[in-house]
Amino acid sequence: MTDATPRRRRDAELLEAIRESVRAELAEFGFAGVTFEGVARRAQTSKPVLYRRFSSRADMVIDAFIPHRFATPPAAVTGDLRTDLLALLNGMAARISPADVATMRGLIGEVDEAHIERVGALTFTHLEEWLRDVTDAAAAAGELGPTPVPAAALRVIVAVLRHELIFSRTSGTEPQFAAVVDGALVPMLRAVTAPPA
Amino acid sequence: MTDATPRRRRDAELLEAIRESVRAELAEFGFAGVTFEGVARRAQTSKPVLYRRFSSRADMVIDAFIPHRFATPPAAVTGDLRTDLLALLNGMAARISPADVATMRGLIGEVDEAHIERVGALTFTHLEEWLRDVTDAAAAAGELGPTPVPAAALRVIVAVLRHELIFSRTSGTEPQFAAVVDGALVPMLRAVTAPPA
DNA sequence: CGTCATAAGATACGATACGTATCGTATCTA
DNA sequence: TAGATACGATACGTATCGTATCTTATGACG
Repeated sequence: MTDATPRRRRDAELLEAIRESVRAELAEFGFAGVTFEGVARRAQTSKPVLYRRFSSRADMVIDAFIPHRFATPPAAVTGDLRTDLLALLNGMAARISPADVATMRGLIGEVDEAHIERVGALTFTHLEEWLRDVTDAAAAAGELGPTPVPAAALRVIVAVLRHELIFSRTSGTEPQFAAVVDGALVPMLRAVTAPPA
Repeated sequence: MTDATPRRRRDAELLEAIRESVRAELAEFGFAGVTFEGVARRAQTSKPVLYRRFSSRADMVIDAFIPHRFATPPAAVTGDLRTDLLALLNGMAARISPADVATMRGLIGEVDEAHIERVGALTFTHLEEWLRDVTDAAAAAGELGPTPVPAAALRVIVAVLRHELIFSRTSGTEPQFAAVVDGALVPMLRAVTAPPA
């Protein structure tokens, strides 16, 4: 008798063990390599335990990603619009690893339509607020006009970043945000904040 | 002897039969339901025949989508920027079916990194040109300034549309482009075409 | 402290699809 | 008409799915 204690985890403890296993499988095999059987094996539990909690692989992965979100912006706000915008976009692109991008893509492909929005939010939860901080600071510095930036304009920037991450190769060249910042985003922000004629 | 002639298709004829079967399976079962076995069955051929041509399901589906691209813009250009932009975005959103969106999402999740850009191009091949036509017409009508619209600005618009299709529920409410057109895109285009100070 | 509902964990199941190997032969080319 | 090609059929072992069944550790409650 080598092992005497057949410990049995429950609830929160078990759930956390499952999440860690999901992340480990994700790191080792990528999204496509995550399976109920593999996760159960690694977490030293069984498939029914997983199926009681998650209805699909996508469900499981989304859940495991929750503690993986970013709580703080990747760069400090200086008040210089172009600098701050570039730092924010480049910083986000830098802190999201190729593996994370692959996971996002996998989730887009597999999650049920009803939860697609949650996928978008995964690592972008606070981006719109951080953009708001940037534009507020630029306005305070006199770089932008007095009109508040419409939410639609901020969402355009979020879309640009997310789109770039999804549709660009992660290996090879880094994303180049300079062109879009100079050629589109900064002019857009100036235009929408210009005082009414 | 019921059937006397065991006809055997080859090359182009066979390929076209395969493509049609892929589209049929796609329509019937959705992207997730497309399998090598199912396609082979429907096309009355065999798996090895498919594997000789395609290395993955994503490969197969991308190939089958080729003749499915759109060659003409969904609306005529009037010269009124806001109207044309809205018509183009809404028109694209309308002609891309929920099933097509599901296929796009599936492809994003499964295609190998090296071909991710092809996925983006699938139904958006000419969108950037059509946008250029719209801005050219607006410039000709005096609605935009003399500076040519930078490609980066047009790509922002493409990103907005693609992003909206991917991350919004297809069922339920139609995408609302009015807010983004008025609150971001039109001001952006005016700003980038303004004559240099 | 004993009872009991709960759920963990193990196992097994049929079904499905994977990707590959093998083989006979229809079809095209020269 | 000979030879190369590759279609079409079949079968294989493996992997994973999602579910059913059963035992038993665990914690709540009396």
